[in-house]
Amino acid sequence: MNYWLVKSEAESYSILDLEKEKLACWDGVRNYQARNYMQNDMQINDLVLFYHSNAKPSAIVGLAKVVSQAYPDPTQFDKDSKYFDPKASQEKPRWHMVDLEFVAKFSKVLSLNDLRKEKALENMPLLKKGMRLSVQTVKREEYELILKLAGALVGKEISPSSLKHDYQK
DNA sequence: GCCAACGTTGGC
DNA sequence: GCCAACGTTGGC
Repeated sequence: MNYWLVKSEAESYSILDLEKEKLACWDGVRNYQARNYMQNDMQINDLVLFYHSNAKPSAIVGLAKVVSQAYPDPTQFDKDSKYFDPKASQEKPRWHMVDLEFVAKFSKVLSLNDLRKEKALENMPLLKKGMRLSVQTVKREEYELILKLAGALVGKEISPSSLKHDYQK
């Protein structure tokens, strides 16, 4: 069981969008390390902190869950997508993604300022200067402290089994 | 909107 | 394989 943090610009895809849609294909990741995390290390049921970047304030705002293995991101084959990658092919896909399911919103969002106050979180990649990786690892202790700081979880009851997808190929 | 930091590309 | 140039990210 691993813990993760994913970034999303609140304007393009927020925790509210995820709450509404229940499930998101985490497509468009075009960074090798982020891809490798998804492809090699993410497991079904891993928990994922959801972070809004370029937000006011930028903050960890909720929780999601990994509900699929990594599989090829179809946007890399789509000429009309902004994520199109001419060097990718169906036989040799370059980019993979996972599906994330909404778990909960935090009753208290945790801004970068809030997070920086916590000595125990100072080694989180998120707080390192110049860290732009959009999929990051989170230590268990960090995750637990963050949940504690976040207070109650809102919407936690939502996890219908009807959303389970089967992506075996 | 600025700009520092970073990742990727491509010429050599 | 180096590294300059470029594009992008994301806090401020």
